[in-house]
Amino acid sequence: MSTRGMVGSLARFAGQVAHPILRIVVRERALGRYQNLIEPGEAPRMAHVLLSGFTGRHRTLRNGQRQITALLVPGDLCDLEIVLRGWADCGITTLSPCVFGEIPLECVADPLQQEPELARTLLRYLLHRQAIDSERVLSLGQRSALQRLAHLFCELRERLHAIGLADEEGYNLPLTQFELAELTGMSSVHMNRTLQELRGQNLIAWRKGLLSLLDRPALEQLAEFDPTYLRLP
Amino acid sequence: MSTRGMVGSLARFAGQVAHPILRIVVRERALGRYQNLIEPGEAPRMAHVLLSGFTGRHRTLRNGQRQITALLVPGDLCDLEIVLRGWADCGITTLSPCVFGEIPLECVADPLQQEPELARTLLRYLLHRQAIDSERVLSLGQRSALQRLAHLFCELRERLHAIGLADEEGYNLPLTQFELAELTGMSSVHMNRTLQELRGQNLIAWRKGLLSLLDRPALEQLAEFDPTYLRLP
DNA sequence: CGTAAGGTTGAATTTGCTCAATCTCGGTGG
DNA sequence: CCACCGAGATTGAGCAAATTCAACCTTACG
Repeated sequence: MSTRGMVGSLARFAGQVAHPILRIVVRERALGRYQNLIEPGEAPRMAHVLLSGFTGRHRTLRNGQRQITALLVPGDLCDLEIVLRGWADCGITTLSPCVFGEIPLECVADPLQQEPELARTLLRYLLHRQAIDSERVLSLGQRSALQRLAHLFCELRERLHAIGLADEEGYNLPLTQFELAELTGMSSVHMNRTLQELRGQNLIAWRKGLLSLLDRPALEQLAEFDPTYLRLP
Repeated sequence: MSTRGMVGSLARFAGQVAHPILRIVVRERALGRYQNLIEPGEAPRMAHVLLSGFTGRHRTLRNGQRQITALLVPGDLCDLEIVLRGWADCGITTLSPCVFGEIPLECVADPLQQEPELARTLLRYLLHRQAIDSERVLSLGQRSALQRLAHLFCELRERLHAIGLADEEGYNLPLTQFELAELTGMSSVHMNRTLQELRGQNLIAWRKGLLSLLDRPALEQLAEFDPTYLRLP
């Protein structure tokens, strides 16, 4: 496919956010519709800036339900977080014929990662939060209320465990049902019933602010929880 | 409130992600439950690391529905994105009594922002994506299907307009209804009916891949769309 | 004991999903 | 030129998930 027409696309970005990015494009690559730029779990070999077309980042649940977690438009860096993280927490697929600009990994990873310790820590924290956000988009978009709540409990256990505030049994959770509802995008009445369902299945107990995960494997299975996303490079 | 107990909390973070952060804490600050650390729209005066308790970032729609977009646990930087951006796109409120470590703005903003142009561009891009993700969490959590779709159309117009791919009337949108459904967390059948509703209200037209926003003010009003979040510092 | 916050319940309603059939329309081969 | 084909869009009907509203219960605490 000709890349000549793309010079016009490139010119359009002058003065835009992506501008300095375009200087480090070493090659163009055209893909037809529904082609994968990156498969989930893959280690990135190049970074990519979208030059034309529409592309989506997506995650898929066991039942095949797919959530497009981000719609990428020309000028967008498709895989910045993936490159910084070193592995793909999502798939990236063209939704129309697309042209990408390929950028060597070092160009993207180096300027942000060969920094003083504090800056690297801050950057890692940004990536950590992004991973959580993207998981939450998947939850809110595709998981049922029961799964969303189970997933929240699993995620919290991992995060609290990492700082010594949770053990295998559970952790202290001083929130109201109303606040859990605000977290998981449901009404407080439905949160109440969803909690009862988890209790009824003997997956959790929650008394006086102490949440017990009675059967963590089953809970994680229900939530399709995979703690990998929380791990930092 | 005594902060003596917090020394124990601090020690717990040794070896954790947040560790280098703790060295730059200049002061501790205790807040009771349901106190605002930051109000939406505010310019940050300090950065904060949560030392104990649970805190939430949240956004609220006109009808009062609140989405907690992030649950912060000890060790979390509460407002890194806010500090880097220079203004608060969300509120931050304690959900239990909390202790925060205060960090001078410069400690957080400098190491990441006084970088070569490319690094700053990449960082700005991370913030841009974070803003979009957080808006999507609000959408999926609290907006109706009609609002979610309207919001997506508004957001896309802004993003495409910025790169010269949209004008006042509309833009080219080569996606299927199925893919729009995957973006907004609904079934394709419901997407079809939601599109019909928007068409019926004369808010949009969509023929041959060309999406026309017939009444953008009304569409933005319906979606509670405020393009501010897309603007970069 | 009284009160207030938070939790629980039931019933009616709305929203959205699933399934399955049908329609539209641009391309393609004859 | 035209019938056919397939992707995508549309429709209807029945069902499931979740909301709303309103009442009521429980518990901690002054």
